[in-house]
Amino acid sequence: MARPNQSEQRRDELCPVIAKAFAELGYRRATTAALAKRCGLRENQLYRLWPSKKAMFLASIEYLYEMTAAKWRALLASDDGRSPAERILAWEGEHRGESGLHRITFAGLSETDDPDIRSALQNMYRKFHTFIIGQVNEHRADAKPDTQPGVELTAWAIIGLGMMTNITHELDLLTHDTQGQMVHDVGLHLLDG
Amino acid sequence: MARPNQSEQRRDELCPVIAKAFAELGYRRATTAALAKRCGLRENQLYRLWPSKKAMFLASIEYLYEMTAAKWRALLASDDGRSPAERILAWEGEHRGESGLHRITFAGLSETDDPDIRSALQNMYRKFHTFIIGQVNEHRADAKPDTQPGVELTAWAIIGLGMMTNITHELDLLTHDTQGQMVHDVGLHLLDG
DNA sequence: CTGTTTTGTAAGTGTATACTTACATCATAG
DNA sequence: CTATGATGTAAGTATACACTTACAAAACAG
Repeated sequence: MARPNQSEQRRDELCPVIAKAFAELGYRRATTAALAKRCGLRENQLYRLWPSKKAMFLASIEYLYEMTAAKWRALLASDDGRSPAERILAWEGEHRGESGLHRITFAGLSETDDPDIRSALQNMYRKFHTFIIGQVNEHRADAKPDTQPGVELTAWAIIGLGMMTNITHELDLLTHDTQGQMVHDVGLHLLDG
Repeated sequence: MARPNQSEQRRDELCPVIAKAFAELGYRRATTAALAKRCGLRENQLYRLWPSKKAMFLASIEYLYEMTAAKWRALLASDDGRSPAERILAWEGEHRGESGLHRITFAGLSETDDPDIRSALQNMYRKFHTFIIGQVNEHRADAKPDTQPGVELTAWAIIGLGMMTNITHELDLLTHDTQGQMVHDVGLHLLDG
Protein backbone atom coordinates (compact mmCIF):
# COMPACT_ATOMS: atom_id res chain seq x y z
CA MET A 1 0.00 0.00 0.00
CA ALA A 2 2.84 2.38 0.77
CA ARG A 3 6.54 2.79 1.28
CA PRO A 4 8.22 -0.52 2.27
CA ASN A 5 9.59 -0.91 5.78
CA GLN A 6 13.39 -0.95 5.80
CA SER A 7 13.73 -1.25 9.57
CA GLU A 8 15.46 -4.60 9.66
CA GLN A 9 18.04 -3.60 7.12
CA ARG A 10 18.73 -0.33 8.91
CA ARG A 11 19.11 -2.13 12.20
CA ASP A 12 21.73 -4.32 10.56
CA GLU A 13 23.55 -1.29 9.21
CA LEU A 14 23.51 0.57 12.50
CA CYS A 15 24.44 -2.30 14.82
CA PRO A 16 28.19 -1.94 14.27
CA VAL A 17 28.03 1.78 14.97
CA ILE A 18 26.01 1.35 18.13
CA ALA A 19 28.10 -1.54 19.40
CA LYS A 20 31.23 0.52 18.91
CA ALA A 21 29.71 3.38 20.87
CA PHE A 22 28.76 1.13 23.77
CA ALA A 23 32.22 -0.45 23.77
CA GLU A 24 33.98 2.91 23.75
CA LEU A 25 31.73 4.79 26.13
CA GLY A 26 30.13 2.16 28.34
CA TYR A 27 26.41 2.01 28.96
CA ARG A 28 25.61 5.27 30.71
CA ARG A 29 27.95 7.51 28.78
CA ALA A 30 26.59 6.13 25.52
CA THR A 31 23.62 8.47 25.75
CA THR A 32 20.78 8.17 23.29
CA ALA A 33 21.84 11.55 21.92
CA ALA A 34 25.39 10.29 21.36
CA LEU A 35 24.17 7.09 19.75
CA ALA A 36 21.87 9.01 17.41
CA LYS A 37 24.64 11.39 16.42
CA ARG A 38 27.04 8.58 15.59
CA CYS A 39 24.31 6.99 13.50
CA GLY A 40 23.59 10.24 11.71
CA LEU A 41 20.02 10.17 12.97
CA ARG A 42 17.74 11.85 15.50
CA GLU A 43 16.94 10.15 18.76
CA ASN A 44 13.36 9.31 17.87
CA GLN A 45 14.53 7.62 14.69
CA LEU A 46 16.56 5.25 16.83
CA TYR A 47 13.49 4.65 18.96
CA ARG A 48 11.59 3.61 15.85
CA LEU A 49 14.15 0.84 15.35
CA TRP A 50 14.53 -0.36 18.94
CA PRO A 51 12.06 0.09 21.78
CA SER A 52 14.65 1.17 24.34
CA LYS A 53 18.31 1.81 24.96
CA LYS A 54 18.52 -1.52 26.71
CA ALA A 55 17.34 -3.22 23.51
CA MET A 56 20.10 -1.45 21.61
CA PHE A 57 22.61 -2.76 24.12
CA LEU A 58 21.30 -6.31 23.83
CA ALA A 59 21.51 -6.05 20.05
CA SER A 60 25.12 -4.96 20.42
CA ILE A 61 26.00 -7.99 22.53
CA GLU A 62 24.41 -10.23 19.92
CA TYR A 63 26.15 -8.47 17.08
CA LEU A 64 29.63 -8.54 18.62
CA TYR A 65 29.25 -12.19 19.45
CA GLU A 66 28.26 -13.01 15.88
CA MET A 67 31.21 -11.06 14.49
CA THR A 68 33.71 -12.81 16.72
CA ALA A 69 32.23 -16.24 16.11
CA ALA A 70 32.34 -15.63 12.36
CA LYS A 71 35.99 -14.59 12.58
CA TRP A 72 36.86 -17.69 14.55
CA ARG A 73 35.03 -19.92 12.12
CA ALA A 74 37.04 -18.38 9.30
CA LEU A 75 40.25 -19.07 11.21
CA LEU A 76 39.26 -22.71 11.58
CA ALA A 77 38.93 -23.01 7.83
CA SER A 78 42.39 -21.66 7.00
CA ASP A 79 45.04 -24.31 7.62
CA ASP A 80 48.67 -23.30 8.08
CA GLY A 81 50.08 -26.26 9.97
CA ARG A 82 49.34 -24.94 13.43
CA SER A 83 46.37 -26.30 15.32
CA PRO A 84 43.16 -24.24 15.01
CA ALA A 85 43.46 -23.34 18.69
CA GLU A 86 46.91 -21.91 18.09
CA ARG A 87 45.66 -19.87 15.14
CA ILE A 88 42.85 -18.38 17.18
CA LEU A 89 45.24 -17.55 20.00
CA ALA A 90 47.62 -15.86 17.60
CA TRP A 91 44.83 -13.84 16.05
CA GLU A 92 43.45 -12.74 19.40
CA GLY A 93 46.92 -11.81 20.58
CA GLU A 94 47.32 -9.58 17.57
CA HIS A 95 43.83 -8.05 17.61
CA ARG A 96 43.08 -8.11 21.31
CA GLY A 97 40.11 -6.05 22.36
CA GLU A 98 39.43 -4.88 18.85
CA SER A 99 35.86 -6.10 18.86
CA GLY A 100 35.06 -4.39 22.16
CA LEU A 101 33.38 -7.46 23.58
CA HIS A 102 35.17 -7.28 26.88
CA ARG A 103 34.22 -3.64 27.31
CA ILE A 104 30.61 -4.57 26.69
CA THR A 105 30.96 -7.15 29.43
CA PHE A 106 32.38 -4.59 31.84
CA ALA A 107 29.63 -2.16 31.01
CA GLY A 108 26.90 -4.74 31.40
CA LEU A 109 28.21 -6.00 34.72
CA SER A 110 29.10 -2.65 36.20
CA GLU A 111 26.41 -0.34 34.95
CA THR A 112 23.27 -2.40 35.08
CA ASP A 113 21.79 -5.11 37.18
CA ASP A 114 19.25 -5.93 34.57
CA PRO A 115 18.48 -9.65 34.41
CA ASP A 116 18.07 -9.62 30.62
CA ILE A 117 21.50 -8.11 30.12
CA ARG A 118 23.08 -10.53 32.55
CA SER A 119 21.54 -13.53 30.87
CA ALA A 120 22.61 -12.27 27.45
CA LEU A 121 26.18 -12.06 28.72
CA GLN A 122 25.88 -15.43 30.41
CA ASN A 123 24.64 -16.97 27.20
CA MET A 124 27.44 -15.40 25.21
CA TYR A 125 30.17 -16.68 27.51
CA ARG A 126 28.64 -20.14 27.52
CA LYS A 127 28.79 -20.22 23.72
CA PHE A 128 32.41 -19.08 23.64
CA HIS A 129 33.27 -21.62 26.30
CA THR A 130 31.69 -24.46 24.36
CA PHE A 131 33.52 -23.40 21.23
CA ILE A 132 36.87 -23.27 23.00
CA ILE A 133 36.35 -26.64 24.64
CA GLY A 134 36.06 -28.11 21.17
CA GLN A 135 39.32 -26.50 20.13
CA VAL A 136 41.15 -27.60 23.26
CA ASN A 137 40.02 -31.17 22.69
CA GLU A 138 41.14 -30.99 19.10
CA HIS A 139 44.50 -29.60 20.14
CA ARG A 140 44.94 -32.30 22.76
CA ALA A 141 43.76 -35.08 20.46
CA ASP A 142 46.97 -37.06 20.77
CA ALA A 143 47.77 -36.21 24.39
CA LYS A 144 47.18 -38.68 27.16
CA PRO A 145 43.55 -38.50 28.23
CA ASP A 146 44.11 -37.28 31.78
CA THR A 147 45.84 -34.06 30.74
CA GLN A 148 45.53 -31.40 33.45
CA PRO A 149 43.92 -28.98 34.11
CA GLY A 150 40.66 -30.38 32.69
CA VAL A 151 39.33 -29.14 29.37
CA GLU A 152 36.49 -27.10 30.84
CA LEU A 153 38.63 -25.22 33.31
CA THR A 154 41.31 -24.73 30.69
CA ALA A 155 38.75 -23.18 28.38
CA TRP A 156 37.69 -20.68 31.04
CA ALA A 157 41.32 -19.90 31.78
CA ILE A 158 41.90 -19.12 28.13
CA ILE A 159 38.99 -16.70 28.13
CA GLY A 160 40.48 -15.14 31.27
CA LEU A 161 43.81 -14.82 29.55
CA GLY A 162 42.17 -12.86 26.75
CA MET A 163 40.40 -10.64 29.25
CA MET A 164 43.59 -9.90 31.16
CA THR A 165 45.39 -9.14 27.93
CA ASN A 166 42.75 -6.55 27.16
CA ILE A 167 43.14 -4.95 30.56
CA THR A 168 46.91 -4.74 30.27
CA HIS A 169 46.28 -3.10 26.95
CA GLU A 170 43.75 -0.57 28.22
CA LEU A 171 45.87 0.41 31.18
CA ASP A 172 49.12 0.51 29.21
CA LEU A 173 50.63 -2.16 31.38
CA LEU A 174 52.22 -4.14 28.58
CA THR A 175 53.47 -3.33 25.10
CA HIS A 176 51.65 -4.70 22.10
CA ASP A 177 54.40 -7.25 21.51
CA THR A 178 54.41 -8.47 25.08
CA GLN A 179 50.63 -8.84 24.93
CA GLY A 180 51.00 -11.07 21.91
CA GLN A 181 53.72 -13.05 23.60
CA MET A 182 51.57 -13.52 26.67
CA VAL A 183 48.65 -14.89 24.70
CA HIS A 184 51.01 -17.19 22.83
CA ASP A 185 53.16 -18.48 25.68
CA VAL A 186 50.52 -18.80 28.36
CA GLY A 187 47.90 -19.89 25.86
CA LEU A 188 50.01 -22.77 24.59
CA HIS A 189 50.96 -23.74 28.09
CA LEU A 190 47.27 -23.97 29.00
CA LEU A 191 46.41 -25.82 25.79
CA ASP A 192 49.15 -28.39 26.21
CA GLY A 193 48.17 -29.09 29.81
CA MET B 1 40.45 27.49 69.62
CA ALA B 2 37.44 25.38 68.80
CA ARG B 3 36.09 21.96 68.01
CA PRO B 4 38.81 19.59 66.70
CA ASN B 5 38.64 18.38 63.13
CA GLN B 6 37.81 14.69 62.90
CA SER B 7 37.74 14.53 59.12
CA GLU B 8 40.59 12.09 58.66
CA GLN B 9 39.18 9.61 61.12
CA ARG B 10 35.73 9.84 59.57
CA ARG B 11 37.17 9.29 56.12
CA ASP B 12 38.78 6.11 57.43
CA GLU B 13 35.51 4.95 58.89
CA LEU B 14 33.50 5.67 55.77
CA CYS B 15 35.92 4.29 53.17
CA PRO B 16 34.75 0.69 53.51
CA VAL B 17 31.12 1.74 53.16
CA ILE B 18 31.81 3.85 50.10
CA ALA B 19 34.04 1.26 48.47
CA LYS B 20 31.34 -1.36 48.94
CA ALA B 21 28.80 0.93 47.30
CA PHE B 22 31.01 1.57 44.29
CA ALA B 23 31.74 -2.16 43.96
CA GLU B 24 28.08 -3.12 44.14
CA LEU B 25 26.63 -0.31 42.07
CA GLY B 26 29.40 0.82 39.74
CA TYR B 27 30.36 4.45 39.36
CA ARG B 28 27.26 6.10 37.93
CA ARG B 29 24.67 4.19 39.88
CA ALA B 30 26.53 4.92 43.11
CA THR B 31 24.93 8.36 43.26
CA THR B 32 26.04 10.85 45.85
CA ALA B 33 22.61 10.48 47.45
CA ALA B 34 23.05 6.71 47.68
CA LEU B 35 26.55 7.05 49.09
CA ALA B 36 25.38 9.54 51.72
CA LYS B 37 22.49 7.32 52.74
CA ARG B 38 24.74 4.28 53.18
CA CYS B 39 27.05 6.42 55.29
CA GLY B 40 24.16 7.71 57.38
CA LEU B 41 24.98 11.26 56.35
CA ARG B 42 23.72 14.05 54.10
CA GLU B 43 25.32 14.70 50.77
CA ASN B 44 27.01 17.91 51.80
CA GLN B 45 28.61 16.16 54.74
CA LEU B 46 30.29 13.80 52.29
CA TYR B 47 31.44 16.80 50.31
CA ARG B 48 33.09 18.18 53.43
CA LEU B 49 35.23 15.03 53.55
CA TRP B 50 36.05 14.67 49.85
CA PRO B 51 36.00 17.39 47.21
CA SER B 52 34.17 15.32 44.58
CA LYS B 53 32.66 11.96 43.80
CA LYS B 54 35.75 11.12 41.80
CA ALA B 55 37.89 11.67 44.91
CA MET B 56 35.66 9.22 46.77
CA PHE B 57 36.19 6.69 44.01
CA LEU B 58 39.95 7.14 44.09
CA ALA B 59 39.90 6.70 47.86
CA SER B 60 37.97 3.46 47.35
CA ILE B 61 40.58 2.09 44.96
CA GLU B 62 43.29 2.90 47.45
CA TYR B 63 41.36 1.40 50.34
CA LEU B 64 40.51 -1.87 48.59
CA TYR B 65 44.11 -2.28 47.49
CA GLU B 66 45.34 -1.80 51.04
CA MET B 67 42.85 -4.31 52.39
CA THR B 68 43.81 -6.96 49.87
CA ALA B 69 47.52 -6.37 50.30
CA ALA B 70 47.14 -6.63 54.08
CA LYS B 71 45.26 -9.90 53.72
CA TRP B 72 47.94 -11.32 51.45
CA ARG B 73 50.69 -10.25 53.81
CA ALA B 74 48.90 -12.05 56.60
CA LEU B 75 48.70 -15.18 54.45
CA LEU B 76 52.43 -15.02 53.84
CA ALA B 77 53.04 -15.06 57.58
CA SER B 78 51.00 -18.18 58.28
CA ASP B 79 52.90 -21.33 57.31
CA ASP B 80 51.03 -24.58 56.70
CA GLY B 81 53.42 -26.49 54.51
CA ARG B 82 52.12 -25.18 51.19
CA SER B 83 54.02 -22.44 49.40
CA PRO B 84 52.80 -18.88 50.06
CA ALA B 85 51.61 -18.68 46.45
CA GLU B 86 49.46 -21.75 46.96
CA ARG B 87 47.97 -20.31 50.13
CA ILE B 88 47.04 -17.08 48.40
CA LEU B 89 45.49 -18.99 45.49
CA ALA B 90 43.46 -21.11 47.89
CA TRP B 91 42.26 -18.05 49.75
CA GLU B 92 41.28 -16.21 46.60
CA GLY B 93 39.50 -19.27 45.28
CA GLU B 94 37.44 -19.39 48.44
CA HIS B 95 36.76 -15.64 48.73
CA ARG B 96 36.74 -14.63 45.08
CA GLY B 97 35.38 -11.21 44.42
CA GLU B 98 34.67 -10.55 48.04
CA SER B 99 36.67 -7.36 48.15
CA GLY B 100 34.99 -5.94 45.05
CA LEU B 101 38.28 -4.89 43.51
CA HIS B 102 37.48 -6.33 40.11
CA ARG B 103 34.14 -4.55 40.05
CA ILE B 104 35.91 -1.30 40.81
CA THR B 105 38.16 -2.01 37.85
CA PHE B 106 35.20 -2.62 35.57
CA ALA B 107 33.53 0.55 36.77
CA GLY B 108 36.65 2.65 36.34
CA LEU B 109 37.35 1.36 32.85
CA SER B 110 33.81 1.36 31.59
CA GLU B 111 32.24 4.40 33.19
CA THR B 112 34.96 6.99 33.09
CA ASP B 113 37.80 7.99 30.89
CA ASP B 114 39.36 10.05 33.58
CA PRO B 115 43.17 9.95 33.49
CA ASP B 116 43.47 10.04 37.29
CA ILE B 117 41.24 7.03 37.68
CA ARG B 118 43.08 5.14 34.98
CA SER B 119 46.45 5.79 36.50
CA ALA B 120 45.20 4.79 39.94
CA LEU B 121 44.09 1.47 38.47
CA GLN B 122 47.32 1.13 36.53
CA ASN B 123 49.30 1.71 39.67
CA MET B 124 47.25 -0.80 41.61
CA TYR B 125 47.72 -3.54 39.04
CA ARG B 126 51.43 -2.86 38.87
CA LYS B 127 51.71 -3.33 42.61
CA PHE B 128 49.75 -6.58 42.56
CA HIS B 129 51.85 -7.79 39.66
CA THR B 130 55.10 -7.07 41.46
CA PHE B 131 53.84 -8.83 44.54
CA ILE B 132 52.82 -11.92 42.60
CA ILE B 133 56.11 -12.07 40.73
CA GLY B 134 57.83 -12.38 44.09
CA GLN B 135 55.56 -15.27 45.04
CA VAL B 136 56.01 -17.05 41.72
CA ASN B 137 59.77 -16.82 42.06
CA GLU B 138 59.56 -18.15 45.60
CA HIS B 139 57.36 -21.00 44.45
CA ARG B 140 59.69 -21.86 41.61
CA ALA B 141 62.81 -21.53 43.74
CA ASP B 142 63.97 -25.07 43.05
CA ALA B 143 62.73 -25.36 39.48
CA LYS B 144 65.06 -25.16 36.54
CA PRO B 145 65.72 -21.52 35.71
CA ASP B 146 64.15 -21.51 32.24
CA THR B 147 60.69 -22.50 33.45
CA GLN B 148 58.03 -21.36 30.99
CA PRO B 149 56.04 -19.18 30.64
CA GLY B 150 58.23 -16.46 32.15
CA VAL B 151 57.55 -15.15 35.63
CA GLU B 152 56.15 -11.81 34.51
CA LEU B 153 53.65 -13.24 32.07
CA THR B 154 52.73 -15.95 34.54
CA ALA B 155 51.97 -13.29 37.13
CA TRP B 156 49.62 -11.48 34.74
CA ALA B 157 47.97 -14.76 33.84
CA ILE B 158 47.31 -15.46 37.51
CA ILE B 159 45.65 -12.07 37.87
CA GLY B 160 43.59 -12.90 34.78
CA LEU B 161 42.61 -16.21 36.31
CA GLY B 162 41.26 -14.39 39.35
CA MET B 163 39.37 -11.97 37.16
CA MET B 164 37.78 -14.74 35.12
CA THR B 165 36.83 -16.58 38.28
CA ASN B 166 34.99 -13.49 39.42
CA ILE B 167 33.13 -13.23 36.15
CA THR B 168 32.07 -16.86 36.20
CA HIS B 169 30.82 -16.14 39.69
CA GLU B 170 28.89 -13.01 38.78
CA LEU B 171 27.26 -14.61 35.78
CA ASP B 172 26.51 -17.90 37.54
CA LEU B 173 28.62 -19.80 35.07
CA LEU B 174 30.34 -22.02 37.60
CA THR B 175 29.48 -23.32 41.04
CA HIS B 176 31.42 -22.11 44.04
CA ASP B 177 33.29 -25.41 44.26
CA THR B 178 34.25 -25.41 40.61
CA GLN B 179 35.51 -21.86 40.95
CA GLY B 180 37.76 -22.95 43.78
CA GLN B 181 38.94 -25.92 41.74
CA MET B 182 39.70 -23.68 38.79
CA VAL B 183 41.84 -21.32 40.83
CA HIS B 184 43.63 -24.28 42.36
CA ASP B 185 44.21 -26.43 39.27
CA VAL B 186 44.97 -23.73 36.75
CA GLY B 187 46.81 -21.64 39.33
CA LEU B 188 49.17 -24.45 40.22
CA HIS B 189 49.67 -25.30 36.58
CA LEU B 190 50.71 -21.72 35.91
CA LEU B 191 52.89 -21.53 39.00
CA ASP B 192 54.72 -24.77 38.21
CA GLY B 193 55.38 -23.66 34.66
C1' DC C 1 31.30 31.90 79.64
C1' DT C 2 32.48 32.97 74.88
C1' DG C 3 33.99 32.99 70.54
C1' DT C 4 35.27 29.85 66.90
C1' DT C 5 34.87 25.79 64.29
C1' DT C 6 32.80 21.59 63.36
C1' DT C 7 28.53 19.04 62.62
C1' DG C 8 23.58 18.47 61.38
C1' DT C 9 19.35 19.70 58.61
C1' DA C 10 16.98 21.38 54.74
C1' DA C 11 16.34 23.10 50.46
C1' DG C 12 17.86 24.51 46.00
C1' DT C 13 20.32 24.86 41.21
C1' DG C 14 21.67 23.90 36.79
C1' DT C 15 22.33 20.39 33.70
C1' DA C 16 21.97 15.95 31.48
C1' DT C 17 19.24 12.27 29.87
C1' DA C 18 15.79 8.54 28.37
C1' DC C 19 11.96 8.80 25.99
C1' DT C 20 7.76 11.34 23.70
C1' DT C 21 4.84 14.23 20.74
C1' DA C 22 3.69 16.87 16.76
C1' DC C 23 4.00 17.56 12.29
C1' DA C 24 5.94 18.07 7.65
C1' DT C 25 7.86 15.43 3.73
C1' DC C 26 8.72 11.66 0.86
C1' DA C 27 8.31 7.25 -1.69
C1' DT C 28 5.72 3.66 -3.25
C1' DA C 29 1.62 0.18 -4.03
C1' DG C 30 -2.66 0.25 -6.05
C1' DC D 1 -2.62 10.24 -9.26
C1' DT D 2 -3.37 9.36 -4.59
C1' DA D 3 -3.83 7.36 -0.22
C1' DT D 4 -0.80 5.33 3.13
C1' DG D 5 2.79 4.32 5.76
C1' DA D 6 7.88 5.42 6.18
C1' DT D 7 11.21 8.99 7.12
C1' DG D 8 12.98 13.57 8.65
C1' DT D 9 13.04 17.74 11.82
C1' DA D 10 12.17 20.05 15.98
C1' DA D 11 10.76 20.69 20.39
C1' DG D 12 9.34 19.14 24.84
C1' DT D 13 8.79 16.44 29.43
C1' DA D 14 9.78 14.47 33.60
C1' DT D 15 13.28 12.90 36.29
C1' DA D 16 17.78 12.18 38.29
C1' DC D 17 22.02 13.76 39.59
C1' DA D 18 26.52 16.21 41.15
C1' DC D 19 27.27 19.77 43.75
C1' DT D 20 25.93 24.25 46.55
C1' DT D 21 23.98 27.47 49.89
C1' DA D 22 21.99 28.91 54.21
C1' DC D 23 21.60 28.40 58.73
C1' DA D 24 20.90 26.29 63.29
C1' DA D 25 22.96 23.35 66.92
C1' DA D 26 26.69 21.55 69.28
C1' DA D 27 31.41 21.04 71.15
C1' DC D 28 35.68 22.41 72.44
C1' DA D 29 39.90 25.94 73.53
C1' DG D 30 40.80 29.88 75.92
